[in-house]
Amino acid sequence: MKRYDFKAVESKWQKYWDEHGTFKASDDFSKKKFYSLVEFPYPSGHGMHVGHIKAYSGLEVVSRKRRMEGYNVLFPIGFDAYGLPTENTAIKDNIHPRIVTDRNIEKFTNQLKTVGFSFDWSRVVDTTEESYYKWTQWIFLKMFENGLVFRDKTSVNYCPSCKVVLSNEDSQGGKCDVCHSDIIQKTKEVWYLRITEYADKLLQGLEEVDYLPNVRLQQENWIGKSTGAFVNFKIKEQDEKLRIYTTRPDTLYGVTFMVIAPEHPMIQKYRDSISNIDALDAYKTECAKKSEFERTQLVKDKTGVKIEGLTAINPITNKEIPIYISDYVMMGYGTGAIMAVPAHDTRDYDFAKKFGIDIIEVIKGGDITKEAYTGEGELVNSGELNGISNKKDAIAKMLEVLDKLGCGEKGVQFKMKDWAFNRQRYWGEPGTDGESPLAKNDSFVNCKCPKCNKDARRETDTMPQWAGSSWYFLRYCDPKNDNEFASQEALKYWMPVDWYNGGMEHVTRHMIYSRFWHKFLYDLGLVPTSEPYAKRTAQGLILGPDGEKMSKSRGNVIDPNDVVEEYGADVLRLYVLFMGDYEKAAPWSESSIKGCKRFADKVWGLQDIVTDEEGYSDKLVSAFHKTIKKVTEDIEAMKFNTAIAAMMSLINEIYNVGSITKGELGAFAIMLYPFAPHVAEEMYSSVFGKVLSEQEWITYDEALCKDDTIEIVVQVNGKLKAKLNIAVDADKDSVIAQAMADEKVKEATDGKNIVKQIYVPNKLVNIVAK
RNA sequence: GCCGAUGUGGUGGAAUGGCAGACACGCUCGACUCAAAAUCGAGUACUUCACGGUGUGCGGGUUCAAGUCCCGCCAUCGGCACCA
Repeated sequence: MKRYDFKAVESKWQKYWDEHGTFKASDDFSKKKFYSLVEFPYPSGHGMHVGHIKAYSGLEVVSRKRRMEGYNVLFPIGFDAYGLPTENTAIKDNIHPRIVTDRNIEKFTNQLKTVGFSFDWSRVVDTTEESYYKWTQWIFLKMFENGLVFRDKTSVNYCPSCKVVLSNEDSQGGKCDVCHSDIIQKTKEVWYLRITEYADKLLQGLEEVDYLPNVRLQQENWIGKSTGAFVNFKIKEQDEKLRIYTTRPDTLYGVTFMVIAPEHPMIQKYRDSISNIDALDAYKTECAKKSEFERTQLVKDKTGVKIEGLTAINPITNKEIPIYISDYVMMGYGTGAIMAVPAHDTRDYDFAKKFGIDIIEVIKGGDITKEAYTGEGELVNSGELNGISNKKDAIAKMLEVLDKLGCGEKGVQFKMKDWAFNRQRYWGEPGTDGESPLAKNDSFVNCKCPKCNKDARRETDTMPQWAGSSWYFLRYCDPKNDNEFASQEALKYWMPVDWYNGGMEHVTRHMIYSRFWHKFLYDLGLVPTSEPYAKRTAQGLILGPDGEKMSKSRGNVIDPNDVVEEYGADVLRLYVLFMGDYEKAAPWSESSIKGCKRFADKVWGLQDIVTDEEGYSDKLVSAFHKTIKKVTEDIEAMKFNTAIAAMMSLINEIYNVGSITKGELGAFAIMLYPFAPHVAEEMYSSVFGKVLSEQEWITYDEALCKDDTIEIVVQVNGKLKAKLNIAVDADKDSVIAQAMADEKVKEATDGKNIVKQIYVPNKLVNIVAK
């Protein structure tokens, strides 16, 4: 047999698939469908990363299997091509970003094809093409018309290095997502999408989808629903009420002070009647200078200033309560004001200690001279609530009281904020400070209103990169449509996405955003399902050989091109799936990949030992059925590593037997096909003269997965003593008799009382002897 | 601080409560070779000459039987973070 020339074979089949449109999704909407989606890449100039290969290989395997199972499979790919690096290259090389983008897309396309992914290349979507982005704009306008877009002058996350406003999601941890600079707060007028309107729907929708538990949890945390109460405190000196939000209305009797955010409007409103307004202004200025990072670093040390001239009245005790400003209360959450209960809240406790404020215990169970007690317990010092020890009951009772007094009610809050939507970029790169470079282009900026034809000023900011990716899965259903973003017919057939795989890093941004857009379109009756993705999984990172995250600065990046060049696409695909649990991070190993190379060579070598017989041989029939079952099931569970391991075991067994029937070789090729399609196709076509891509998935017979005899374990007191070969499903008495007759067992039980004999059919016997 | 995940040989990793270490890498020895690579064969948790004993982060527990279940720690990673 000639040596396996993977280069020739791989390019031969890639060409064949391409020319025959093997992976094109059919427009025959009567067939059963399967829509598998992977996150489309940002086409950077560096080309693909091995992480992309792993991310796509999972559903690649599933998609190839589904086609063989008779599904009409939509497995599309596209490019999320707006972005800052492209802009930088364009400026550096003095060319239009369009050219850079086209160049990079071409590079990615070639690389993806070289790996042999079974994408439907006839449906490629590019978010920067007018035929695509006009629909992105169209959806934005629909949102505008429906009151989900607004402009507001508020404090925003601003990256002083990129000179751009960022959403909360893009500035997690107080760092810019692009350049990792510290984010500062800046007052600016920006566009917002009212995503908070959908907070509850986004949370409830999680009930009806099948997401990885971790994915679901992160979304829940991000949405951050909390239930509690709004309470209105009268202001003694003014005809005014201070409204606060609390999750613990049951502790209202323990309030000893109030805290409002430094930016709280009440300060401006009554500045003339506040005697220490200068001190308050100075504190506010100081806070504004702090970065998000500094603000959270100083958690231990509480600062603040007492407001002289405004005093709150506790609505149920009528006691006077001092009001402070402090930066541990944020204007952006709740009402920007809190009632402080130092006995039962750690932050309030720290503040009270520092400012010498009373601490009143209202819940028994801790020692409030030492620290705040945040647990549950019996209520004390709380009037009509005294004696209640269940938190739920206490809260319910307090809500009743507040309702009677007309000074408070049940309330719900979300951590999620509205989505700051505009970016001061052209393709991404900022120009002048805080404005897109387009703002300097008068002929672009000055225009006529399309409705009333009066002079108008054109918006020069762009949408964030997240806009294009918020609906791309819909466009794939009908990518060439020029009249609609996609036809209702196509959407009804293909949606929802049956299985979506991607990275964990997109769970709180891309996924939340796209679910929001989709739910909006659903409410307009423009998409058929309330959720876009029926199932979501996530692959683990591929780490560098040193076990660290791959990065250019560490110099531990593996280029998939090099791997394809040296070992071939099949081996690369096998290895990224074999290296470990698909959902967990695993380090790349230069030597481990050789195991996959050897496996591929052994597969090729099967042709040397193939016989003319059809069907299975007696020696291998159960091994084959077992392996087919294992591979079939493991693919569905994304346990690709053990599926490949099972095929490796089988091939070792085949070589031990020394020959393989034609039928067995065919079965092996089918199993292997989703993982290593090139070698499988070549081998199959040379033995059968048929194209493997057109064959059906192989089935197994449960009855044939069993051997006639089976080895069972004999234990005495849980310790292994012997092994027995018995007939499958042998009866208990005969197996135990055989076990007791064993020399080792006799020795171990000699002179002891047999207390119990346990028989687990086809597994083991355990004899308990004392 | 809160939430979540993970912890198994020299390495990556397998194990519906039922033989711990599948599969693979690496290593050792052997075959082939002038030699090397490739390939093939044997071995490879620790300990013991051996019989045996000990082993899944640590300490308890449940069970005939625990890597797996329960309780309490420790460590690492990820997410959120003055969210009232």
